[in-house]
Parts: sequence; C-alpha cells; structure tokens
Amino acid sequence: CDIRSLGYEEKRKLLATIEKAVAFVTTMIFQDGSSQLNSEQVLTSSVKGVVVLVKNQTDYPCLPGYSSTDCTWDAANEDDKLIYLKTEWSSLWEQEQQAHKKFTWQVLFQMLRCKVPIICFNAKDFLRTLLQVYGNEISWKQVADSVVLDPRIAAWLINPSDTVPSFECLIQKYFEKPFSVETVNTDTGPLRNTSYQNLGVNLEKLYNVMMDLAHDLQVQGLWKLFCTLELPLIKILAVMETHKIHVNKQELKKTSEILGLRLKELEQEAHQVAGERFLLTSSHQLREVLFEKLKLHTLCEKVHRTEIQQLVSTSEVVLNKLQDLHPLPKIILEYRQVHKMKSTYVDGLRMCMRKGFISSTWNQTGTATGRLSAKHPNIQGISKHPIRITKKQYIKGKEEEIVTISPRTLFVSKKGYTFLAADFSHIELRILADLSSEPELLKLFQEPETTDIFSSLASQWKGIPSEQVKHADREQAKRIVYSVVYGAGKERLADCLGTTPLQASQFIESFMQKYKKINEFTKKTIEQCRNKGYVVSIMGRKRPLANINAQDYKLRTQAERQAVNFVVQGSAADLCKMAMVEIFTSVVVSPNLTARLIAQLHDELLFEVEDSQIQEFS
DNA sequence: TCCGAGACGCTACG
DNA sequence: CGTAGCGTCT
Repeated sequence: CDIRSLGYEEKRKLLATIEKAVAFVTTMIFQDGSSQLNSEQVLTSSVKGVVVLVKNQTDYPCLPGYSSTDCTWDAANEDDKLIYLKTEWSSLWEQEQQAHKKFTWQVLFQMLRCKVPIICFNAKDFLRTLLQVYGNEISWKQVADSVVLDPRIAAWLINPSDTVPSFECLIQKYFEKPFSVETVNTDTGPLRNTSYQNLGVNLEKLYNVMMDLAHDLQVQGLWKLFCTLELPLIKILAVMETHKIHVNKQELKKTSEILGLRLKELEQEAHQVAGERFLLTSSHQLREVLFEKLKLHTLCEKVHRTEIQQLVSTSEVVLNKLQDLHPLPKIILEYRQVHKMKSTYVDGLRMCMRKGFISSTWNQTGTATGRLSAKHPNIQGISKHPIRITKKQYIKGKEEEIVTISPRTLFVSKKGYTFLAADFSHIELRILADLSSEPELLKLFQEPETTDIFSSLASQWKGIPSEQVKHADREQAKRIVYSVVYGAGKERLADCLGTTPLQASQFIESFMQKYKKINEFTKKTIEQCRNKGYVVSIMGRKRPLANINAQDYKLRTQAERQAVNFVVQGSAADLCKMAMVEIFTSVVVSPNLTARLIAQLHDELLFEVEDSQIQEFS
C-alpha cells in the first residue's frame, strides 16, 4: 500500500501491524527510480522514499520436516505488507503533506524502536539517510537503539576476500543454489522504472538471502561475531558519517600556497642539478635521469626494483642510498614529501569539504582482515608527522621564516568541545605475545617497570642494560617485530632497516633464537591453515586462503604471510571493534553524556567531547 | 586530437 | 600485510 492514500483508521491499523511484525525488509528508492537493490548505486541521485516489506507472524503451522526458514518462505506473500513511504516532497505548502510527513516518520520511528530486525542491503546508508532526513525529529541515540541486519556484511564474514559489489551479485552467489527463483532478472538494460511489484519480489529475495546467510553464519560459527560486533557497528558507522568535522579553511588555503611555492623552488633546484628539465612527479622520467643519464645505481649495490616491470626503483629506500652520490636524490625526497602533503592532505582535503566540514565514508566490508577503511577523506591515513618549510618572505626585517605544517592540526573541534583520543598500547604485539605464549615477551608486558615496550625489548633481546638502549636500537627492534607480524622476508626487512639482506637475516635469526615460541606460532598457524583451508582470529573471524597449498612458490608463501598476518591483525581488529561497540553503547545509555565518536584509526578511537564532560567521559 | 580506463609506481596510515 | 590516494603513462 501507499500510505498517502490511507485514512485515519487505516493508519492506526498499519501502526498496529508494524507493532506485531517479526521482521522488516527495506530499501531506499532514489529520485531516478533506482533502489539500493539496483546494481552500483551512484549516490548522486537523492532519496525519494523507502519501501518496506513487513513480515508478519503467520498462522500457518510449520510442516514437520521443514525448517523454520522454509516455513516463512512458504507463507511469504500471504500476510506480508508492502508499504511505500515517501520521504521527499516536491512542495511543502499543503497541510495534507505535513500530515503525511509526520505519519511517515512515525512509521519509521516505530520500526526502529520496536527492536524487530530491519533487513537492508547497505543498512548503514539507510540509517544515515534517516538521520539526515529526520535529524530534527530523532536523535542519533535513538538510531543507535535499532536492530539492523545486512546480508552484505554476512557474506563478507563468510569470505572477506571477495567483495560483493551489488545486490544482484549477492543473489547470484548465495541464493541461486537451494531453489532457483522463477523471476530471474533478465532485463538487459538498466530497468530504472522498477515497479513496486518487482520491488516486492526483490525484497522477498533479500529476506530469503538473509535467512540463508544467517544459517550459513551459524554453521560456520560466525553468528555471534555477526550479532555482537558487526551488526552494532553498522549503526555506529551510520552515526559517525552524519557527524561533521570542522576544518580550518583559511589555514588550508594558506598552506596550499606555501607548499606550492616550495615545490616550485625544489623543481628549479632539481632541474639545475640534473642539467635538464623533467617532470619531477614522473618516476619514469626520474628513472631516466638518475639511472640512464647519471648511472647512479652502478655505484650502489643491490638496488630495489619495481614489482611488475622489474625496473630500478626510485622509491624512498633507494633514494636514501643515493644521497651521498649526487644532490638530486635529496631534492626529490623533499619534493615528494612536500608534494604528498599538498596533493593529499591539503588540496585533497579541500576537495572533500562541504561548507568548511568533512565527514568520511566508512567501509565495513572493504578489508580481508576485519579492519575498517575510510574514504573521502581517508581520515585513517592523515599524516602524523609535521614538515618544516622555510618560507621566503620579502618583507622588511626578516627575510625568511620557518613554518611547520602538520595535517592533523587542520581539524578543529567545535567550540566548547575537545578532541579526545583513546588508543590501545601495542595491541598487535600483545596479541602476538598472547597467541604464541612466548614467556619472555609476556614477561616484558607484565613487568611494571616496562614503560617503553620497544626499548625494553631491544634491551632484553640484545642483552644490554636498558639505559644503554639507543634510539636506533629501539627503532630496529620495533621494525623487526612488525616485520615478523607482517611476515616480511630478509630483503623487505633490509629495505626497511636500510641494511644488507645478510644482516637482516641475521637479525631475524637472532630474534627467532631468543623468542622461539613466536616462530612456533607462525609455523602452527600456517600448518592449521593448510589443514583447514582458512585461519581464525580470536573472535572467530575467518579468512579462507585458497593458495595456501599452491604449487607456485610465490603464491604459496604469500598466502603463508597472509595467514600469519590475518591472525594477528584480524584479532586486533576484533578487539578494537569490541572497544568501539562498548564505549559507544555506554555513551548511548548514559543520560547525560553527549560525546560523539568521530573516527576509528584501527587501534585508536577519536571522540569529540563537551569540555564539561571530559572527566566523566574519560 | 582528446578523453577515459586500467596498469603501474610511490607513500601516508595502522 | 593491507587500506586510500595521488600521480604518470599507455
């Protein structure tokens, strides 16, 4: 039914039906007639309304031998209601439309409140839109109360490596096995004018896919992870996406100009010392200058090569080695640093801004390890380290001044609010210690005098007193540890450390000698993966690795590194998400706390907290 | 001759 | 290891 045609009594009945519903299956309808169930929705078209399939408790008893999912399937079209809720109005002057608008959000609000599962493909977008459309009528805490199910996330949990690009693909993958549906979508072109009838069929499919996936999740032991971690996260991300972070626009413009000037200077210097003009941003042209004209690589042993074409690399590690041979590498290194700063963190950020604010888009199913990812802007990738620029000023008195540019300070909290960050301390290393039960590593974490884990580790490993540990030792220990976590080989570690592969392999050797259990853990993990075909994290998250038994050495060893990395990184992701859900929930249930979660940087949560609540919140 | 898509390289983050 | 994003070059 279309709620616009309902009378008072019918509206009352509809609300009563919603009260009794066992599930809602829903999708947004866009201005161009497409829905969330159409392939690859381009979010350019604005939202027109919402279609909801209301699943009711059926009177038909389940036939013996039938599973409950089959039963609801059978009863499908009998009692269920399909309702259309228009959320956008062409003109608001009519009294009647106001009434409809009010009733629409009454229906939606009741759906959210009654704790009956709302099934939606891309549920996060649905919730975010509700928050945006009814921002004045409902608070984010109310949305946080709802229960949403998203089959895309279920599919991702079952296999996080293959991304499900659209609803159609999901149907093809998971639905067309038990019963092939007669209403196969044979439309060749993009059939935009989807009738409600067609939508009803698709929502029915959506419901059945979700039931199917729920069953699979239970069989695979992923149900708890799905319900307690991933589903609550949908709401959290939806709320996060509706929060706007203020960016200092004037500062952004100013720094863009400063960086632009510095790039011009560096470009001139580079052309000067190279003896020719070339495009500094082109690694291809740089390669010609450095290695074909100046032949710098011949003066240097074992230079890194590019992955695909096996050409001499112009990457940071190589340029660092060439520094003493010619002035050009150093100039390029600074140019790259400044260029990255300008293009990504200054100009890139400006592109993401809307009226002085940004809000990232969060992807819950974008990684194979269970981590989140963010885009437009990628707030997880904003540089930590400031860079210093000597700005040449031709004003009276001083001729130049040094300005420091740190991208993170470009984000500013609202007036009367403060950014508050809470982060895990070395979570991946702790997980490695726990999973390997390595006694020496565990001891390090338990000792109260350990203030700096990598210094202590360097001291313990090399057997030198902690006061004598130099900064270089600490850095080395840190890099070796994470190389083990990431499963890097000696060449990779050598690049990372700036040493020879021989020395790197000796480091790995002596590290493995001291912490034997870590090596055992790695071997055990790979072995387990070979037997089962997948690896498992602390919370039971899975990653199938088809190549673990491959003939090809490169593919197999890659899968082995992925296996070890998944267990550590995936487990860390589990714990970080748990923290996220717990802290968010405690803010929601608190009657007075207003702290907003702004971003998750993997092991760090960033909040915006009212100044007066900082104590209580922390 | 212009333009978009895809391959590739490099570098931030964790 | 695995994300995003900027940039050439074909």
